[in-house]
Amino acid sequence: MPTPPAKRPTLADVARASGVSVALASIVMRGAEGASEESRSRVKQAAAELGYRPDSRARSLRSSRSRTIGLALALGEPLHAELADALYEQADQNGFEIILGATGRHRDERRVLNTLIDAGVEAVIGLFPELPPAQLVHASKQLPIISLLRTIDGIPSVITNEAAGVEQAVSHVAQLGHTRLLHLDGGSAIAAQQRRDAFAESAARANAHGQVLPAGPDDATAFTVLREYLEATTPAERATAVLAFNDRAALGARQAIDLAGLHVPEQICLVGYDDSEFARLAHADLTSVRQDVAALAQAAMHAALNAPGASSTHAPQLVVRGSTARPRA
Amino acid sequence: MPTPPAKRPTLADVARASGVSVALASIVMRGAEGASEESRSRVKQAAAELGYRPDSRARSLRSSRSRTIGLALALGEPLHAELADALYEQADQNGFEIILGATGRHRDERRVLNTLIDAGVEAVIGLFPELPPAQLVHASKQLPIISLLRTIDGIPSVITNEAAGVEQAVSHVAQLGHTRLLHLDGGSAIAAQQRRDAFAESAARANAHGQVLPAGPDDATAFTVLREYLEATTPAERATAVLAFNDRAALGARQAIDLAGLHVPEQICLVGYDDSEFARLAHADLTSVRQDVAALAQAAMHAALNAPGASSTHAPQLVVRGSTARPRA
DNA sequence: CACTAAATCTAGAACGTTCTAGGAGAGACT
DNA sequence: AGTCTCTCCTAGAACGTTCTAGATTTAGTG
Repeated sequence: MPTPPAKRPTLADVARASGVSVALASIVMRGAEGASEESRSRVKQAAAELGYRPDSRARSLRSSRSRTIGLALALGEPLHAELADALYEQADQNGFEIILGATGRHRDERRVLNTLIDAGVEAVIGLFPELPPAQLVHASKQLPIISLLRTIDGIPSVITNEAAGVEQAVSHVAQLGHTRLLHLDGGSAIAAQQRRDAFAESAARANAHGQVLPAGPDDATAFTVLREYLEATTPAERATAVLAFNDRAALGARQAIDLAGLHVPEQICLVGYDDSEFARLAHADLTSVRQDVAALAQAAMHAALNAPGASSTHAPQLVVRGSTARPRA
Repeated sequence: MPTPPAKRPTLADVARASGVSVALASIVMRGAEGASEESRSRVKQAAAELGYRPDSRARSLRSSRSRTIGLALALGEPLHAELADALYEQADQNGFEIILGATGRHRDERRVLNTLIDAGVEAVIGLFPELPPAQLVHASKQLPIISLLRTIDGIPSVITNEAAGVEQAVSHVAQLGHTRLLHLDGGSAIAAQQRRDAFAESAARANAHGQVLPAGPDDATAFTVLREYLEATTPAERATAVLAFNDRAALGARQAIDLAGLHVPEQICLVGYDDSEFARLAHADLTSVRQDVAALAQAAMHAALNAPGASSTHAPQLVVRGSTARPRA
């Protein structure tokens, strides 16, 4: 069966059916003041009967109030999914809709940003790992743009206090008695630089020896890098605690550790980052740094809707699980 | 700094700057015929200088050709992410944009569908696990709706041949010599019913004993259910091959197997479904049934754009990895 | 009852595009 | 010259809303 496109009812249809003007029907539909109770109920009933739903294109074209905000994220990132879920909840409370754009292999970030803007959103909340800041600053002259998880000069940014997160992780393992620490970094990923710097500082502060191994945000790179490290070092010189850039990388690291015949956490312990589903998953039971998703979402939505220009930083919280313990005597 | 919204350039601005009418500028911008080469380049240059981008709301309002299609999916599902990526590629080739709507804890599927429709998409491709068919059928009177991975009467559906996938998995382990098979099913998840039925048939056909254990599409349920099974059975009566509903569930199953002190694949072997990133992840090395993402995406896009009403079924492919082997003698 | 204030309603322009219908010029052919 | 057929261009309506400004009704007051 070919699809015969049935025309959807318009505001004019509703007005005609309820015997009022289009303007009044509009007033009723958007809940503005200036209509009597009687016409209100008449119009609403007609709308319900016809199955009328306002056309958000026309609405936003005319009023520049689409009550829609755009969210750019990477699919397949558990943390992004969590944030999106929390943002949906926030949007609900404010009577807003959310439209998503996915960055990924086949869609560069600028394009995603433009698609969202062209679709008529009132603001964009973006998880843009790589988009040049200049582009965001430029776009922010047209509408509010909030950068989530990444600090961008000139753009309100809602981020986690990376230094605090790394510090919690480092001091946790240091207090357990570990003195040789390894950080598998995130390469050029978002926040990788801050975590790298924070790691060096925190290790020094804890009187531990901290080494950074260049890696990346994925499990494959972490696996390869750590395997080489384990092959190239003797047990005596080896680090006894590994801080991965994120949970995914931690799983890759875990694979390398298992392959080398070492036991977690007795011989080497492992800390992830993000406390995503990976951390709780099979085998892993990862100690991980949890970002405050709810607070991040709330702050981002608030910045997008009410307080343009309000950056904020949110404290993470270390979640201790089974992948960290005292070093074996 | 509050954000001073700078007005974005309109087609009228472009027309004025290049000394032609709005209508002609429109012709040039959308690449229609009826403009001389000279004015074409003049308009294009003016547009570039002003940084003009067409307003897709106005465009789609007027022409009902927004060149945008809506995609509804669940965030955090690796398979959905893969499909989205492939669909983006398809959309690119057809000069279409994609906007996403996420179903999830805080956003029911009907709402997502409506948001996409109201945003003016020309068609919707939907991964709707639970939406009542009637709603989709109703919406499909307004615009083409394609159901992906789920058969829905009255709606063109692009799906995987579940029976074939399960058959490949079952006959693989049967040929390895396993005769007691267990299926951790997907509960009420999409395609769960088909896989359940196919499992029973395939097991019978292979002269194997097939038992179905009610579970769900997540790793936690699979873990719990399998742990109880392993505790309640003796090694002699136990199944030696487990087919999980998907890779995520397989990881949960894996956790239960490890906890019971059993070895994969020597003592018990494990097959996943979807061949998602989970299957390749740390520890897992899962044999899994790969859905043909590229073909599914292409068929869905084709159905959405060109051939309303064209359902299709696509063959999956078993990917053999390290989690399956001959039973120990 | 006249006059004003408030409440309720409506006509019509506007948002930024596309599309229809037609006009102006330039050759080409009787 | 006239007529035809092209190609190139443009005016203005239309899409479905919101919004401004004013019209009409109702209620309130002396």
